[in-house]
Amino acid sequence: MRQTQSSVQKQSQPGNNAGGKRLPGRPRSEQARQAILRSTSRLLQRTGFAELSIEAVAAHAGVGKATVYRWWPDKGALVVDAFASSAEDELHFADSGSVYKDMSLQMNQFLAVLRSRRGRIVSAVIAGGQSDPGLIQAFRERFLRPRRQEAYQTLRRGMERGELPRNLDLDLLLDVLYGAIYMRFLIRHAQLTEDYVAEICHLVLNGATKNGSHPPRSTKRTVGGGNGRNGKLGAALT
Amino acid sequence: MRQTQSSVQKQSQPGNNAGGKRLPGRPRSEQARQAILRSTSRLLQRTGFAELSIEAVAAHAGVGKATVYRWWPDKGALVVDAFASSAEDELHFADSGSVYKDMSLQMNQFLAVLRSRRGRIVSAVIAGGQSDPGLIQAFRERFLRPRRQEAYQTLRRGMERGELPRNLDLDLLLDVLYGAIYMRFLIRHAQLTEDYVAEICHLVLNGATKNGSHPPRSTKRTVGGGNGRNGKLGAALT
Amino acid sequence: MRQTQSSVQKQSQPGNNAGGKRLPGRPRSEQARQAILRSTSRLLQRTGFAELSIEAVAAHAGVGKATVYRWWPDKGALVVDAFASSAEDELHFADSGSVYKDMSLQMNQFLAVLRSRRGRIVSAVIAGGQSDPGLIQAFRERFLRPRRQEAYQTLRRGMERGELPRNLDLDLLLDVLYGAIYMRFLIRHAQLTEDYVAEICHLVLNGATKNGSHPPRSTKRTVGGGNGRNGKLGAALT
Amino acid sequence: MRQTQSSVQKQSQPGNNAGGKRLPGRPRSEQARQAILRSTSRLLQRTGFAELSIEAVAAHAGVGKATVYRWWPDKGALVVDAFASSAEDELHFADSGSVYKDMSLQMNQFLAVLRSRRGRIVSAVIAGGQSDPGLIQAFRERFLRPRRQEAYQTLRRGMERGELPRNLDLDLLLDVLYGAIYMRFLIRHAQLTEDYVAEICHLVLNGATKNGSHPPRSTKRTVGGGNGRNGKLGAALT
DNA sequence: AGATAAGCGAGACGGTACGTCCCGTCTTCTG
DNA sequence: CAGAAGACGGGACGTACCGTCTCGCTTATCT
Repeated sequence: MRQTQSSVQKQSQPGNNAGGKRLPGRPRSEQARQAILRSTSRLLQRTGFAELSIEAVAAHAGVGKATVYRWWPDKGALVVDAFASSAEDELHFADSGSVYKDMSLQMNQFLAVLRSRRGRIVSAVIAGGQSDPGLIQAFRERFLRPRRQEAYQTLRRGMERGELPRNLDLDLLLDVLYGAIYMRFLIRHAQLTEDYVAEICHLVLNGATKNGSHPPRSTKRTVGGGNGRNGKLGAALT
Repeated sequence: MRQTQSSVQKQSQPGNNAGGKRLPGRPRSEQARQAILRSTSRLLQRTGFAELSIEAVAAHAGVGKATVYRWWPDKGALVVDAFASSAEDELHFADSGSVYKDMSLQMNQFLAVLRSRRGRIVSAVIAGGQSDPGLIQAFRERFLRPRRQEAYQTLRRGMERGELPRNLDLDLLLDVLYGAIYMRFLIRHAQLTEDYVAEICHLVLNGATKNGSHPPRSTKRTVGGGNGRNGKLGAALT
Repeated sequence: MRQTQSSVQKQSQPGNNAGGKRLPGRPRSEQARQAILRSTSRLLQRTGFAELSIEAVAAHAGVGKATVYRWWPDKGALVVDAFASSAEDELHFADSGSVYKDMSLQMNQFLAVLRSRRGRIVSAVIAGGQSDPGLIQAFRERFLRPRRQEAYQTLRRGMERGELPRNLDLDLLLDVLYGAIYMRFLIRHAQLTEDYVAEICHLVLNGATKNGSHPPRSTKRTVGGGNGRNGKLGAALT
Repeated sequence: MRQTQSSVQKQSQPGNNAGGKRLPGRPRSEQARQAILRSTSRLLQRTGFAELSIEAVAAHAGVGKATVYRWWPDKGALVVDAFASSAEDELHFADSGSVYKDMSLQMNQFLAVLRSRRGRIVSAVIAGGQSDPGLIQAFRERFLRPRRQEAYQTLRRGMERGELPRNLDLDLLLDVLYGAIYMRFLIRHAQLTEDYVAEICHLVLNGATKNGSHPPRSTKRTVGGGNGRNGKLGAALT
């Protein structure tokens, strides 16, 4: 199988090797590993996936090319690790008691990532993933899935509170919400702003919520009150 | 500026040269041009954008490398041309009198393209476009925009018929509808089926429509009647 | 078979291609070829065969590595060509009417080559040839054999003049004469001087000549008269 | 200075350490040392000097690379040691009362070594020595010199017996005799047989002997009688 | 008809990066 | 402390393509 997990598992740092004994030989240089990942991130903020060369990463990190290849089988795996290690503990969901609030908050955080220099890495991973199945798989497993897991809980809480219909296909809803963001991010046919995110939520969640009460944040349009009892869903979802 | 228009403009086929006279010298070989585009498409169905080499295109087309470079400045322009010339007259919108029907029909056609061998070219263009601004621009201008223009008309007809609120942001709606497709197409975290398309339409359009009467096609879920009185939109859109 | 002939044969300069037509494609750059050979020679005078890198040759010649590999299959073939092209028209035999004089003259010329900067190339070829059969074969065919052919004639003239016995094994004689030079050149256990050459000739040829009259040149040792009547060969050779 | 002596001197085996005390720490593993030398010999019989890698030696010997480097400074020193340890007690000279017999016997033994699998090591050492001065020096000091010392005695006995002229340059004579062998061994332009050795001796020693009476062994050529009165040496040597 | 001009296939050119091998050094644990 | 193991920074390997160029040849228009 492809090396999509962090390389940490092949040879561990002391103590990181759960039950077993240390592998023989000189242990990997955590310093080198981090320098490589840091350089990869840095370089990816300047160029795209295709333009990134292992040669340049190694040189920038002050490391031999072989050291890179020892731990990552190819550019894709390296880029995924670089991405994952720079986005690990972000983009969590809050629990405000409102699906609308929780979702739009997280979507705005995601937006901020995409618009930051790290957004280049996301587009690099998706781009690279179009010809490297392992790369897009890693993106799914290491980035998308953990966030979806959290999102499911957020949405289920909404269901339990009656904000969402119980038979709603959660992945469908998430695809609709985030797909709009990904599309604009990748195709760049229009601005990717907080208003845009707000409007997505408004369109989708007010349509999908029993009472479409949550106005898009920071829109100038009159908001008309966040009343709990109105705003019915289309028949199919109720 | 970048060569995103077809190379036809540098030296035209006989008769294509509006007012002027024929340029001196041997005219370009239309045969070569088509062989190159055909080979590009063919090879892109086997590999991704990054893996496609001009060298291989030329060899496969039985053409000198210089002939490729004479007419296309780089791989991106070539790929866009190959894509455009293979998708020119497709994906039009019908006018059935129902936004729901028109949209879901076209989305299903689009889906069919993505799932066909030509879908590889779409993903190649989007992937390549992440590091080549001209490439994604060409995708927008030569593929996305024409389709959006048609979509606007379809949606405006819907507005006129009262199926859609008049202040609806059309690009937002289209991003939500198509973004979900693009996302699943690019990230491949779930199946890209006709049911999926139907459910997108149902969720978004029934939510976004004043009376969400159109059930998703061929879904097993009990649809519960397209009752006209419920399915309100959020205040912002009504 | 191995590429030991000059690369000239794969694609010829215009006119060099006896009967046939020109090969298609851009013709080889004679300039590049010579730059490469020149750089090879130059670098070999600074280092040995093992230390010579194609990388360095290409860099020094201002040429791409691939250009080197296009015309020479490996370092050995390149070094042989460099050696041959720098030693082509040298080391001929005179015809003075005396085997002794002709041989010792040529041997001294050879000595001069070995002691010059080009001697490094000879030792490089022999060294490299110990693990590359094609390399030592090329040395034999392109350097040793032509000289031996000339030497045979010189020795046969000596036979006809009665200076040498008619049943003498010419290769044996040449191995004995030159072997002593090669040995001292390669093992470096003693000085390789003109006196040494003179003494070899004196020992071998005066022993092998019917009348060993030629004294070693410039030796301090009392020579005791080059009397024509003594110095007979052993019975086997007379 | 270069490590050309056996590594034994750095840290001795127990008991080998003349007056002093045992060095502290774990003593070197004689087993490892021998495994390394054995592997070196074995691998050198398959490839040449340039192709031999310390990496491969260590792996083949089941030894860490560092252990090799601890005891030998470089490949040359290792190869010399491997060669010396596999040829230590061979190639001695007999004392038959005849220079001709003693020399040709030893030369044939030498020939046998060259033609055996160990001959590869000799050529490797000479080849390597062309770019590593220490290597060829070690070859001289540890292989050539001891044999020459013995050869001097053999030849001096011949002088005392009157078989050789007293003013003969011994190194010159040995170079002529052995040079012919080395040359054919290294350049491989002709077979290296016992007949060849016999003919060298016949040509050189019968020429260099006062009466060239010893016919080459097993030669087909009619020898025409070892007549005692002719076969004089050139004046310089008599 | 001949001159001029550009496109054609082929493939060599100077380069860059690839992924691998080995260098000689180092850092760990075990004996 | 030596030893096996094997990672480290580094350098060269031989290959694949890059985009440009130089060939001989072909196909056109312009004298």
